[in-house]
Amino acid sequence: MYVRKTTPNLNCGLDLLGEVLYGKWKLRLLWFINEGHQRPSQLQRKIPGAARRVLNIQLKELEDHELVTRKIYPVVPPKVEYSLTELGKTLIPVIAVLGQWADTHEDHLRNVISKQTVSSGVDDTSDQ
Amino acid sequence: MYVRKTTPNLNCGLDLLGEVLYGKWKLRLLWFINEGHQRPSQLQRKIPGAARRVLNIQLKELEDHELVTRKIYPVVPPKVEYSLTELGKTLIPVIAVLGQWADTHEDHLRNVISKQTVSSGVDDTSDQ
DNA sequence: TCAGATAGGGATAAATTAGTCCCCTATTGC
DNA sequence: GCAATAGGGGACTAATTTATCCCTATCTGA
Repeated sequence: MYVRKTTPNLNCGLDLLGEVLYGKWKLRLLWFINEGHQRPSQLQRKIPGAARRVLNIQLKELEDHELVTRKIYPVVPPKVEYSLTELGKTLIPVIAVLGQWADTHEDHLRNVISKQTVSSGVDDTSDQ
Repeated sequence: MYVRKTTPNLNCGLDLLGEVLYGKWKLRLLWFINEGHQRPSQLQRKIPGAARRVLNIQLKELEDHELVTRKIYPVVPPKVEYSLTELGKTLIPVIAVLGQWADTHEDHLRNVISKQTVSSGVDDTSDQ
């Protein structure tokens, strides 16, 4: 298990936010859990780009931060279900705002992102 | 200059959002620029925890993604001012929402974050 | 009996991000 | 001439995050 070598800044709200939400798949995990995809295998199918291992780790962090709870059913094959905590639920509208912003500006965003990806930096005709 | 080795996912809005906002200091940079701290040295003073170099890099990315513009005044000593673009301005209310969420739940967040830091994981009395 | 589904984790590697160090430009001030 | 100021950036290292590989366990179905 990885142990931090530096102490995090915890000065402002954005620092705290970063501590709990900074993670490639965390927002999606919260979102999908809220949508009812509560089992690990379901989440994995919803987020095929992520490695199984990584989702487990991020779910664990969400759990440690009390944004989700993990319920284990003592059956075979094993069954686990994640649910949002009260705190986790308060994040849903926040994530919705983020998603809406991105959706609203989707074209623009795709545009500027693709520029960056290609960028052999040849014809820089971006005067205005 | 670093070049990516993997192609980013750009499926949903949250992917796009991540591409432009995923960066330790970016939200703060946008926020402070909006507050009127537009010169690099001012921003550096507002964010003492960040290395100068890193802020420059993240500012450059924000510029590439058209969230800020950089205006250079041809004077000596040099003067540079960042401003939010129209797109950048649309992010301010979004960042405000994030900040409000974190502020509202500040106590809870500090609590769970500090646990994680210490975490000898001894007394787990969190039944409900 | 063996594959598959379900859930999880250790070891390790790869990728990415953040940070440190030092150097450059040009001018003003001492 | 040298330091300070203002803004940058190359080279490199450290820290962190994400991904890969492989192994555990149990029951169901072919």
